[in-house]
Amino acid sequence: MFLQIEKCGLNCYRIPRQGEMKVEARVYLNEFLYENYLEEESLEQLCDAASLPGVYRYVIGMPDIHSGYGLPIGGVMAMEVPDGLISAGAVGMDINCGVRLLRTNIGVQDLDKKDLEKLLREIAARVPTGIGKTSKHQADLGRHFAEIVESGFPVLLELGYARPEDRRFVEEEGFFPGANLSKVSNKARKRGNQLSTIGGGNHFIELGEVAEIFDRENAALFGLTRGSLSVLIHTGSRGFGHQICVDYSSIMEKSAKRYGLKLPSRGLAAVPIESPEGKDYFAAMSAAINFAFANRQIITHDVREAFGAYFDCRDTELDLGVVYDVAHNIAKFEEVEGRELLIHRKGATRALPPQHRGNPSAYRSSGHPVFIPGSMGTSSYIIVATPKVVETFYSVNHGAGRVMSRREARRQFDVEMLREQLGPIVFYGDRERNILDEAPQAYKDIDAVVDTLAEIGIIKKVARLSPLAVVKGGKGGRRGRR
DNA sequence: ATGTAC
Repeated sequence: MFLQIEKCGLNCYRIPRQGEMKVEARVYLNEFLYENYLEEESLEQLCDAASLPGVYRYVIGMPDIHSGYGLPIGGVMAMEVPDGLISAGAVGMDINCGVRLLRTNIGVQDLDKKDLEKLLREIAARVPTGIGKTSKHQADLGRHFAEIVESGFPVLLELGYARPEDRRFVEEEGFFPGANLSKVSNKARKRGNQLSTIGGGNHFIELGEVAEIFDRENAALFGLTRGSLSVLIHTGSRGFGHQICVDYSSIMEKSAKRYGLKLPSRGLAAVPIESPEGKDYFAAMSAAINFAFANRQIITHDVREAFGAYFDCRDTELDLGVVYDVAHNIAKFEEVEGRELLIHRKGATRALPPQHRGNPSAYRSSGHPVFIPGSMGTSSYIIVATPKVVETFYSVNHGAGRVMSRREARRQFDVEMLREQLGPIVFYGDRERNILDEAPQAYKDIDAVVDTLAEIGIIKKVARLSPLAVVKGGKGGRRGRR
């Protein structure tokens, strides 16, 4: 396909309807990102999504866009309800992959490299990292698995994995009510033993410093003080959600034919929202969503215990409260300008503006915070959305975005380079050679990506986190440390 | 992203 692309405002481009497209596509990029990182393939994927029946207004590419399976990462596709489609591939493999931030009252000036190393070891001793790792709490969690994924928070509270106030600071209060484990394959259920693990790829637990405050009022509201230690947790639904995506992609591909749907690509296999297969996927996806919220919650508990052990005190004395928890691979029914839509976000984060009812009451005046992690070794940002965010259906980018495939990164980079890039940042996890695909050079410049939406007033920066120490797993192999 | 295979 030869694509026409035209500028439609500051940091915004549009691809007019052409071929099979039902609506146009638009992508948010500043000049730097447009010149350096724009790939034809990811634009074609936006256009493919724009050709699905029922798609609403336009399909959106975020500044961190890069090609994925079906919808690109950094893609937002809204479907009309009830006549639109639902697509497992447009949510992605890691259902409810997301980011949670914990604050502390610990000043980073009180911690030296040795402290950080020890703290990291306490965390790593409790939270497994790397592909295929299984839970350390399996005896406990296995018994309550159905309840955790179908009923969510109360059982976690009962089991001692949560503080009562935690759930108020999670998107959707950490719970999708329609979850139904009977719509989840046995194969996926077996992989449920990965609950309370980080996984591999871009997942991590990072200790950082609140290094810069841009918005004093909102930073104070979020309990963030300059110079304090923060904990960023990035993980999702592990093998459980992955298997659900694989299972339903295949179901959807077969069923689409029966519904007479012409699919633009296998990765965009989709069925009507109201069809039995569509409803079943939503119920199974909801289980994976609850799984991932529970995953980040139990890891929060493990991190609190690690801090308590290292500082030899009760974890509540160190604060370690949840600032917020956002999902970035998810499909949700949401209202935009009075219209109900099924919004698919794949590598895109929901971001509600100030005064929106979906905000937790504590954040009603500011809008909830959104966390945009950079790559390993670079800064992460805390932002809030402005009322203008309605034009992206309440969505912002989720990270820096890859500039090359994992395979290409492993080919191009070496361990020396990664060590140099990490500099003084303490690392614990797989050997460096197992995480070369996560080298910062494999990602876009986080500042350019965050600035793209900030420059046009869709988001407002609140604070910047600078990494100090990171726990991260890779493709396996022996433990190493640096 | 992911026990990189039925």
